[in-house]
Amino acid sequence: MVQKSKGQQTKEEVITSAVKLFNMNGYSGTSIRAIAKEAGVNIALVSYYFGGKSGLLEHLMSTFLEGYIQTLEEAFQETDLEKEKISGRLMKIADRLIAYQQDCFYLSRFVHREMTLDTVLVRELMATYLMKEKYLLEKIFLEAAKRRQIRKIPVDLLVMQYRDMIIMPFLQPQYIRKVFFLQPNDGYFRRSYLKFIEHWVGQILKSHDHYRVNVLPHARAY
Amino acid sequence: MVQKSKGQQTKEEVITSAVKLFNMNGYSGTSIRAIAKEAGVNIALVSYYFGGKSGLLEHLMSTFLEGYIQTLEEAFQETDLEKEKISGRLMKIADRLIAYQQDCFYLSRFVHREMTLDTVLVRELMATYLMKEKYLLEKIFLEAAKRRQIRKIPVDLLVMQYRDMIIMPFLQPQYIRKVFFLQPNDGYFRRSYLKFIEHWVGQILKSHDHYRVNVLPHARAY
DNA sequence: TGATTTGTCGAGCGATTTATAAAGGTGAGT
DNA sequence: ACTCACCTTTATAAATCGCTCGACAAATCA
Repeated sequence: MVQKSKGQQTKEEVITSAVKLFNMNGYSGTSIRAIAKEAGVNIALVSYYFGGKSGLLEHLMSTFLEGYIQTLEEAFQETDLEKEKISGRLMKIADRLIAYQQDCFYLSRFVHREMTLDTVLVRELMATYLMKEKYLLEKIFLEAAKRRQIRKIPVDLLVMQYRDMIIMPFLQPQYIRKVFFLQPNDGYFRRSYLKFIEHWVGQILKSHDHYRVNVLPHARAY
Repeated sequence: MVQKSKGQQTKEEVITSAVKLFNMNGYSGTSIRAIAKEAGVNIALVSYYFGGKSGLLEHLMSTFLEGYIQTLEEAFQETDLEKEKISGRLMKIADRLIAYQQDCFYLSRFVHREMTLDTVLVRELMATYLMKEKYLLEKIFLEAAKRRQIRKIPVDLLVMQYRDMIIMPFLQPQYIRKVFFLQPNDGYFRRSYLKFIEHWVGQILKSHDHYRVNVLPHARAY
């Protein structure tokens, strides 16, 4: 491995400090002065390397979502061959995505939070990444529906809840810590939580009850 | 009803504008100048009525959470007498809380988002309101566990997911709109979503499968 | 009507923000 | 030893931030 150049090194220090501060105080709530001070570098370097504060934001968010989608796609394609087990597919995806978010714990919360804002960047990122996420997840649940393993449950809502189960602990880690005394970023939580998801998946796939179907008539009207 | 004084009227206009802008750009991303301009009033009035920007924030968040907890408590106590139906209790609470959040749609997203930050105010509000929310919800699920209606599922995680189902559409309305083409703030969504929750509740309460129990050993250690 | 409280306004202060231009420094390759 | 590209700092521009002050208007009360 090639040794890191000096520039690359400070670049990463800026990123580390930025993630830390953005995670705590939000994007608008953090100044590049504070970032530079935290990283122990000069203020001007942020503009120099990332083209300003907004460039830094864009870089961080794209990086996270890029890795997120890549992780999802890998887990998706790995299980493509063994078509018999949908639950296994869902569990592998959940496992990988949770591990990924644990790896970049601070960045996760920050990006997820920032994605709830109404900005041009967010809309672009949604169109680029989250649409693909939805597409892949929907495919799995539609396959399950096709095999009659689930019945009469709006697939949209299932996808939404499945995704939310994966993301929520990393969007609200402080809530989970302070109110439930759980640590979303440790291995114990991951194992417990995965079992919980596994249970959920089991329930969903075996549900042959009388839940009234509606594929949400106008859901596709747009 | 007493006619509103002039001061009260502009006060509400400031609040309306503040909620709108906070919702879009976040707290730190919104200046009191922008709020005053949006409301068509002078900048000084924000400090005059709310004691500064932070006072406005505190007022908005407390107001929302106050109403949220009050709604929860009312729904909780209304169903206290008919002890036989836990599912009904859960559904009534979900119904009321979703309706409440739809009523103050913009404020909901803003408060939920702001609650993911690491500030003194957030910690205080968590201790004051969200602990009580957890306490009440936990009581219901523990009662269900006691009656053996649910078995071997960590109550903590159930409470978390139940709460999250209620809140998520209002924390991520834009995601739901842009990716799933659903409108979290209309009546149709509410009905569909409540049926979905009803199905979830049904699954939970009827689950007598082999999910391994663990009340999360260290979960209460703090 | 005169006095008092309440509401509103424009002006501006002091601090902080991002961004950039210019200059100094460093180090690997020739 | 020299160059040149990359890295870093200093200095500063220009805008915006939250907030306060005193003057003025309007409503309320005596």
